[in-house]
Amino acid sequence: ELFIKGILNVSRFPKIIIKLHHGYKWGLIFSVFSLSLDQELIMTNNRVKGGFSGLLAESSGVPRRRYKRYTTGTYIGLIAYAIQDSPDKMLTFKQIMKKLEPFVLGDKKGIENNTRVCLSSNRCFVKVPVDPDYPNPKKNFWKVDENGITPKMFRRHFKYLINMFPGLSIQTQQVDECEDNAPEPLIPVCKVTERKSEGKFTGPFSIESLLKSDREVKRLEEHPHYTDAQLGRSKRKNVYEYEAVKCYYPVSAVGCELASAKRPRLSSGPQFRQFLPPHVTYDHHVLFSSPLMYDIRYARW
DNA sequence: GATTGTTTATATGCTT
DNA sequence: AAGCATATAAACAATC
Repeated sequence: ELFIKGILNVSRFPKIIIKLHHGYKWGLIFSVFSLSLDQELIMTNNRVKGGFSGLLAESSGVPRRRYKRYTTGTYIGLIAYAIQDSPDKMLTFKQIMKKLEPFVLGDKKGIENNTRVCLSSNRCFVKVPVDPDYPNPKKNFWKVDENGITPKMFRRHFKYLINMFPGLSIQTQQVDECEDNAPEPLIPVCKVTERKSEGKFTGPFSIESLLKSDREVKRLEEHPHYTDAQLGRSKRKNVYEYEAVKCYYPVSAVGCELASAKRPRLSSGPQFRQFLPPHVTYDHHVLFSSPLMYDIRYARW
């Protein structure tokens, strides 16, 4: 039995609220372009038979790429690893893509798109302006916010990254409890040939990293440039609950005494490159041994 | 025009 | 099976 309960007009396409009689469960929401009254919806395992594309008048007809075919881990896990394995635990989008090269295979545009979507839509990833003095919504580092990692996300994406996230130690117990359905460790799907001229090792074990002092980050009370840019940029409409993407600022951004810690511009030097030396290959040992941890303190605003 | 980031739509994988 | 989570495609905006 199926009843149309109502129609929601909250976005470009109307959503039909359909009540299904399962004895106890009512209220599934589907989105369709058009659905004539005599069309039949057949549902099995929470899916409409044939998919909604069969109901669309103008379906693209292009088969979608097979799900999870080109990566060795989940996007969340891979991105989190890439970021956390960097000296400052924050990378630009381009740096993330460079670092993920060995782990993803296939359509580059699609992978970039997926990575952007993942960064943008998951609370565990937050932005940090590259240049706090002149914030630009399109020039950010991405950072992992451990507060945005739910227990479920931890079990699914972060278990093998536990050494990279000391702040998640509370959840260590849960690691043991889910030993049986543990995800596979990250394994590179391809080898990336390194150019020797770019072979400077800037990973977590580099001399620079080992000698680097902690970089404190604290709450930014107010920064008109960036705040305005963020507000002005939002194009989301018809949204009832909107929580702005969290942003972080280093201490230097608010005129504290750590002026020397001011983050250099991206173009200023090679210190932000993420190339491994030719003799180092990605494997479990390299990926999941314990890197040097920074005690970066920060607050959201 | 290229890059970066946000959002929507929908297919599909995973957990319960 | 049901429900949630993730992957994929694409449109679009802002900025360089």
